[in-house]
Amino acid sequence: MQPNTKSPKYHQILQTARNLFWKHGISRVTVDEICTEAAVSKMTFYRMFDNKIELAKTVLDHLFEESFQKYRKMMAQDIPFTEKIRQIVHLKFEGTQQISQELLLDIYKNQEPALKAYIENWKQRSLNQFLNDLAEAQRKGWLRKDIQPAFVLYLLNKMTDFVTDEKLLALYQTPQGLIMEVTNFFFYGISPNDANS
Amino acid sequence: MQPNTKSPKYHQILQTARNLFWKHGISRVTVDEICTEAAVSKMTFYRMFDNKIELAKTVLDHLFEESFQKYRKMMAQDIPFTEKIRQIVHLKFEGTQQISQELLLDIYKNQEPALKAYIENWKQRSLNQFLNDLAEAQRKGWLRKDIQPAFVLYLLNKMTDFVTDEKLLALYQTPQGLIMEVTNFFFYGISPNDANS
DNA sequence: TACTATATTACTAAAAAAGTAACATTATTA
DNA sequence: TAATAATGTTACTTTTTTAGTAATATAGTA
Repeated sequence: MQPNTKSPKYHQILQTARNLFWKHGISRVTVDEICTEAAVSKMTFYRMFDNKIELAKTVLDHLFEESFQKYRKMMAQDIPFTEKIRQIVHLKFEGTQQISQELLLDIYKNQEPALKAYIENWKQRSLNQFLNDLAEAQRKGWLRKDIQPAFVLYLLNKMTDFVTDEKLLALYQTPQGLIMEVTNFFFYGISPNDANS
Repeated sequence: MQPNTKSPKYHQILQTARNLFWKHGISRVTVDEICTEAAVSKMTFYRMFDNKIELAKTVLDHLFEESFQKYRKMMAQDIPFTEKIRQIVHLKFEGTQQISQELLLDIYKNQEPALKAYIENWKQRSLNQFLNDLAEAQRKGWLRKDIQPAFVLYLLNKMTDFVTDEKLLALYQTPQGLIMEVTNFFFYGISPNDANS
């Protein structure tokens, strides 16, 4: 099925579905609801998408593609590596990145193995991208040669979790303060350092 | 039906339902889901509540009762009337008050006239309370004698909407700034004033 | 032990959601 | 304008989900 992706109706549906899925996950949202909100008849829907799952895949595609682009663009900037990491942590804090918690939970809770596999696939892809970027950074001398990129990845994931921790946030005046602290720790550990470049 | 409100299960159900309703409204949430999350069997559920709607009423009861108490407590404080208004506006901004947008929307969208009437009822009650408080304040000379309490109420509702307006918020460094501005405007209009007590 | 609260299983009935066919309407464009 | 494509309407059928119940089992407790 390859509908006319230029049709305005097509975009209305995608946009509406995206909003609803974002808020409630996929299973709680009905095709009828999407159609009504998008001001589109059910027949139009079924002419453009096989079913809700296929629609969801398309929506996720867009979501992922977008955040992937964003990431690449960010990494391509001519700014210090530390700053890039700060931005990654910041994205995580904003919750801007990729996909809402609600949506992710729903996909994992409610079976639908197709979607799970789909997500895993994307995860793998962005993970590889990131690992490459890390290796590259290592080559350029931006991080210790004696640390494994995969370990860095693991650490970064943990760190980004810190940043959404309520209790931790409370210790700082602004989220930015915490983000800086985390980023600094990430780079320099807790040792007093002579040169922080 | 008057279940054993002391039973831990009863509270688990209420708590779980409250969270789920808050996030998704009532219609999107199923009894099964509530039971599973609350780690309670369906039979236990139906021994305690007639059905989802009755549960919802109980949840709303608690929600409203709480926010009503909060309001009364706030009004009972020995602080200037201006400060009380500021707090009301602030509550609105925080979204702490009463009931989530999601939940309210759901109740009004999906028929179920029982719930609508129920909400209207509560609205009426808190409205009356507020009108009384206003009349009282007027008697005490805290606001112009020549203004109608009902008009003040109408204004206040409009004002609290301002405070959640994105574009307006952007003009201020902090939400508090906007809240203060709105409150001040509420009390003093735009005229330059000699004494702002 | 007897009582109470709760869980389990396995249903049925009712409601909601998915999905489709046939035909009508509106736009678009050759 | 005639033809074509896109979309809407209605009115279904089928499938899936949810609600709700009955009967029986189990665990804790007075």
